[in-house]
Amino acid sequence: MTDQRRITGQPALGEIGLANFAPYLMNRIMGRYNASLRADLAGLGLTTPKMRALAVLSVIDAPLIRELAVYAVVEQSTLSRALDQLAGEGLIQRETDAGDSRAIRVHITEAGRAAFEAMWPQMAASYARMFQGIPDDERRAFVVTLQKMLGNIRKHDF
Amino acid sequence: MTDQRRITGQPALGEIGLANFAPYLMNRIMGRYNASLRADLAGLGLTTPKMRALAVLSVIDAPLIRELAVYAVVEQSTLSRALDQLAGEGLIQRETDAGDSRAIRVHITEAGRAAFEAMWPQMAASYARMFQGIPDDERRAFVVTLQKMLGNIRKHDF
DNA sequence: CCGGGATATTTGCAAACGCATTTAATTCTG
DNA sequence: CAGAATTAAATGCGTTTGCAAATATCCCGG
Repeated sequence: MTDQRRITGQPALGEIGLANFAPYLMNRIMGRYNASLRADLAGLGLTTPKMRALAVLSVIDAPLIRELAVYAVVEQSTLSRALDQLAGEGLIQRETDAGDSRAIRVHITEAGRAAFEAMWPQMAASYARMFQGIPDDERRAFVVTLQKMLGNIRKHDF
Repeated sequence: MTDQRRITGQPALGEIGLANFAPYLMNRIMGRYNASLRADLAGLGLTTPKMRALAVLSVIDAPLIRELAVYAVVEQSTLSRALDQLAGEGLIQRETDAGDSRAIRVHITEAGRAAFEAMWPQMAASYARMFQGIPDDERRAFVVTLQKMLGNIRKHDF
């Protein structure tokens, strides 16, 4: 047992090895996925927060901004500014919640849906490339594990 | 088949569902992992790029800066500045490569190793929490899939 | 039904980031 | 072997980010 194990009770990173450390691999993979998506979408005037907001809104109807921030994995203040831009471009609409006038619900517009559909092929292509050569049953098992992991770490119910 | 499938040849995001879309789940999981790690390490004066550089350097000896940028998943210009800080704090040393005087090799110092060991328990705890309740064979299968995915998307040989 | 605490969103501000360019050194090509 | 093209790293600069504070509204206990 190394000095470090004796101290932390956990194997050291050197013992696991970077190539076997799941959070490292996930950061490597998503780092490249996100960077390449960003480069592809920059030409369309879409930043990562704007793209993520549109993607979530294409699937979830009229969430509150704080919910959208969780789903889209964007800091709430950053999202607030991204929504300013999207609203200015006519891709979303903000509307005060009926039951709580502090809260705002975000709706995607037809133009927003069209913008998302214009970017989806890029996302789908990156997704396909990522899973190239990985059989369906392995993909399914992978997603099941991811769902468990999300359940382990999330702070919210959604 | 929806309009969108007819156009892109790929199932629409709505058909897959966010909760089954692997890149989405991975971003959700790593978003929270990284945010919580950053909050934990802010008190130690460590930003994400500095932390990642130290973590990689604890395992890989004397890489070139551009290699370190790939391993650490940090933009080269951002890494350059993070290394300025780490060198100022005595946690790393930069040394011109013997065979190529454009290139610089980065060495971790004893103080840098100690700094990494101080942060490792936080990383290990987040890792443990993430995989809580997931059996060993499932973890291993998950890592195998991640390794295939990294092979699919990486641009470099390492 | 009033006041204190909680919650939803926005905004001010300084730090961090990423792209593009620069500087310096190496390698390739004719 | 000279000059062009490439590569490594650092830096200038405008943009983005995230924290913390501000603003507005709601909810709960007395």
